[in-house]
Amino acid sequence: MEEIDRRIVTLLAQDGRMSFTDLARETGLSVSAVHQRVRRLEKRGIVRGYAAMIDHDAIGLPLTAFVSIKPIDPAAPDDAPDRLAHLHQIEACHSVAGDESYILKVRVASPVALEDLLQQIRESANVSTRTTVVLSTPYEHRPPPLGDGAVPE
Amino acid sequence: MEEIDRRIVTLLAQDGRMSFTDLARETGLSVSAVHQRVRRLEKRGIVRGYAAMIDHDAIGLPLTAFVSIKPIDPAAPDDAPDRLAHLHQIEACHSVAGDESYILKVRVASPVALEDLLQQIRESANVSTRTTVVLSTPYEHRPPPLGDGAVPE
DNA sequence: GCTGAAATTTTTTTATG
DNA sequence: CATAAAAAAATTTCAGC
Repeated sequence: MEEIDRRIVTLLAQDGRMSFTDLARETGLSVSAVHQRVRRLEKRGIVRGYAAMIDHDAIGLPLTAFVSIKPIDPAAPDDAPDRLAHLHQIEACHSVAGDESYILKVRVASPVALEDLLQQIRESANVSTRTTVVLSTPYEHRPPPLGDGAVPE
Repeated sequence: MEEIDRRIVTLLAQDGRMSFTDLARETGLSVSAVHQRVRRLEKRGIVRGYAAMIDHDAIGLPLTAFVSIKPIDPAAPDDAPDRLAHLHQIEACHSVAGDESYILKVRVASPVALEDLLQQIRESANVSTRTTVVLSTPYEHRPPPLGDGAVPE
C-alpha cells in the first residue's frame, strides 16, 4: 500500500463519514480516483467497515472492565472465543501471551451486571477470571499513526 | 434516551455509513425525523463520531499489546495520560482499579518497535511497565447490546 | 417532534483519453 | 489515473401541522 492509500485510510479512520469530495480535495486526486481506491481498500479488507463511536455512559453501559481468563482444565480444547461469542457485553476478545489465555473487554450497566456476566463467562467457557475495572478513559479509539512510526511494506 | 434513539444508535454502531434513508426505513420514521434525531444524538455527544475500522496487519502495525503502567514515584502528580498523548502508537488509555494505574492499548510494527515504545513510555511518564502481547484477536469492536442486557434510563 | 416536499449536494456509473 | 457527463441517491432545509 502506498502513500495516498495510507492517507485515505488515515482520513477515514478519523472521520468515517468523510465524503469522497473531501477525500479528493485532501489527497489531490479526482473524486472518481478516490472512489475507486476506497472501494478497493474495502474489497481488500484493509478498511473492514465503519462504525459510530458511542458514549457508553449515555446508553446505559457505564462500566467497562478487562477480564483475563484462564482455562480450568488446560488439557481441554480451547474454543473459549466461540463459547463466549453469545455474550454481547463482550466487546472484544484477544488471545494473549502470558499466564492467561485471553483478555476480554466488557461493557455492563452496573457492578451487579458485571458479577452476573463473570459468572456466565466462567460457566460458558469453563475458565477462571481475573477482572480489572476501568475507572475512567482519558482517550480511546485514537487513529493509527501512518505518517509517523509505521513503515508499511 | 428512548426506544427509537436506541435503535438508531445500534444501527449506526454496526454501520456508521448507513444512509438516513435506510435508517428511516429501519425505524419507521421519515427521513427528516431520523436526520433530526441523528444530529441531536451527535450534538448531545451520544454519538461521538464515526470511524473506519482498519486492518492493522495491512497498514504495517501487526503487533498489538496491552501495557499496564505504575508510577515509579507514587507521590508524584499523576498526569501520565497527558504525558503519553504524543505517542500515537497508543490507541487507548484507561485508568484502572488494581495494582497498576493505567492500561494502555498499543499498536506497533514489530517487537523492536514495541521495545522502543516501552522505553518512551517509561521515560515520558516515569513509570514501570508490564506488557501483555496479543497473539490474535478473535473479535473486536462488537456493537453494544442495547436491545438486550442494558436498561438505559 | 413529525411529515412531505423542494433544493442542493453527493454518490455512482459510464465513457473517453 | 484524469476529466466529463449523466443518472440515481442522499443530504439538508423548510413550510405546515
